[in-house]
Amino acid sequence: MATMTRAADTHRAAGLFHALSDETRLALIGMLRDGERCVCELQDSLGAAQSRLSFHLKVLKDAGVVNDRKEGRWVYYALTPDAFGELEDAVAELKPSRRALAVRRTSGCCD
Amino acid sequence: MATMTRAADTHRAAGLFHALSDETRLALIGMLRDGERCVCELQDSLGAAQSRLSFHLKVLKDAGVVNDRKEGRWVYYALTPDAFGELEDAVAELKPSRRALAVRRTSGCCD
DNA sequence: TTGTCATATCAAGAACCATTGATATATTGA
DNA sequence: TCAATATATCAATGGTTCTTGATATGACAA
Repeated sequence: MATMTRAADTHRAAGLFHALSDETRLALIGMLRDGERCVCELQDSLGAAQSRLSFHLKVLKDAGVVNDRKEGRWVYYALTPDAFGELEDAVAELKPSRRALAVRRTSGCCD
Repeated sequence: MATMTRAADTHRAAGLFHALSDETRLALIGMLRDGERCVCELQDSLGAAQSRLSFHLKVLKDAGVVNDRKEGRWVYYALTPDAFGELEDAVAELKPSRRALAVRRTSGCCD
């Protein structure tokens, strides 16, 4: 949806940033950069308890950052490309404006 | 510093994302996009308790996202442009690789 | 069918984070 | 000086998040 209230945008952005605010989750994303991996592979690479891995994958999935696919006994996780577009948009929305970079305010406030 | 271990990078990225993972802080950044503002202005715009505002400004400052400048009775906060460059880099490092976007793995794992 | 493996979920506790109200500090104007 | 204003910090509390170990579920192989 291309139209969203500012509040909804902010809410979504905070959710995305929260999903990325943990080192374990960033490590997982790194492992998925080149393509999908099954949980067992991630577990080997990460060396973390299974339930812990499962917890973080769920956080990423709930935030829409990854998606999963079941195949027989295994579940494969992959990055969801759209989320990264959203993320780039969110960052772009936060960046100082050209004006802010140029101007150095000198007038006082509150008077 | 241009050279950093992956772990340090990840740590820094998680810190930046954490600073941005709260709606109040995102709102503050929005208020600073066009240039610096004194705390009193931010307080009016935000309508939040003073200590709460101060708390969030500190989180942003500790993460390097904003900087402050004292002038007489007032303190002015502004976005720190460098942080947004770092943020863009961090996001770029997370994005699915070209390979990931092209390839659809079909082989199984763990066998 | 039974056992085993891959994964998810749950419950309890620890660690962390945000909010509030109270107090401290610094600056200025009277 | 004194009082008022702007801001920061602190302590207490409640809420959320993370970790761990235990248990559940579902798929497959023997």
